[in-house]
Amino acid sequence: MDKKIFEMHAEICKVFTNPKRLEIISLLRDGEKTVNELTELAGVPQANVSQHLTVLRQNNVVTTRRNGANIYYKIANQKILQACDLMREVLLEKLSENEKLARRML
Amino acid sequence: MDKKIFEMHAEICKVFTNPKRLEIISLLRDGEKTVNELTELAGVPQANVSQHLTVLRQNNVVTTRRNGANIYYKIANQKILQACDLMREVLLEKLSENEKLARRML
DNA sequence: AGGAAAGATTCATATATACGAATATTCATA
DNA sequence: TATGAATATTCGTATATATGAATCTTTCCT
Repeated sequence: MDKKIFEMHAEICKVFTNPKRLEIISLLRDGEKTVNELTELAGVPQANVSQHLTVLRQNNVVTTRRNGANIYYKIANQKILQACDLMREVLLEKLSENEKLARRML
Repeated sequence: MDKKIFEMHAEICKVFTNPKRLEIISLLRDGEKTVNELTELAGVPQANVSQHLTVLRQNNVVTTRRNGANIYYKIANQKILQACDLMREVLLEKLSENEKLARRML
């Protein structure tokens, strides 16, 4: 049955339900970064960044490469970025509709 | 800050983290359907379908139209389907990779 | 070998989500 | 207006998730 596919699909989508993970994904958009860089850019405790990276890694959203003491993370598949972009477009469209609506209320 | 956008984005993505909701979305792919039709097609209790439809409605993923005692639901924005499709492609690619990997193990 | 930097893991707790069961609302029709 | 069909809501509970704090592992450098 398709049921199994829907379950897996839902599972993957859980990766994108955390604002910090989305920010990390966004930070990786133009290329790989170390955990440290991500930690500083996101302004989030290192352990927490690492926790989120673990989720991203386990779900094949990112891949890693070690260089000495550093570990570089990068987006595994460009389609993931495309999907994120589409969602964001939907979001922004909705926001601008709400804005119009609000303006009409005045 | 972008932080607010990431939060809203994460919020919207929560809609897609439930297999039954994904199935409902899939059932609405080729046009509007009543709650009853969705209930039968998905093989899920009516109240539960209704709960999921509420989530979809509140997040502007679907819109409704009343016709007598029936309420027709449909997808609000085609981009949502596109995003779902992209995610599913990513998923299927991953599956076929895992399959290859498994075959190599023999 | 020892220490420091980079990153990961574990655990406890607070919060969110899903679902069944029961109940309520809305509309059509007799 | 009473009844039934279609749909929605509420509530309790079980399960999942996020995060801080503490701890561990790996690697580099001297």
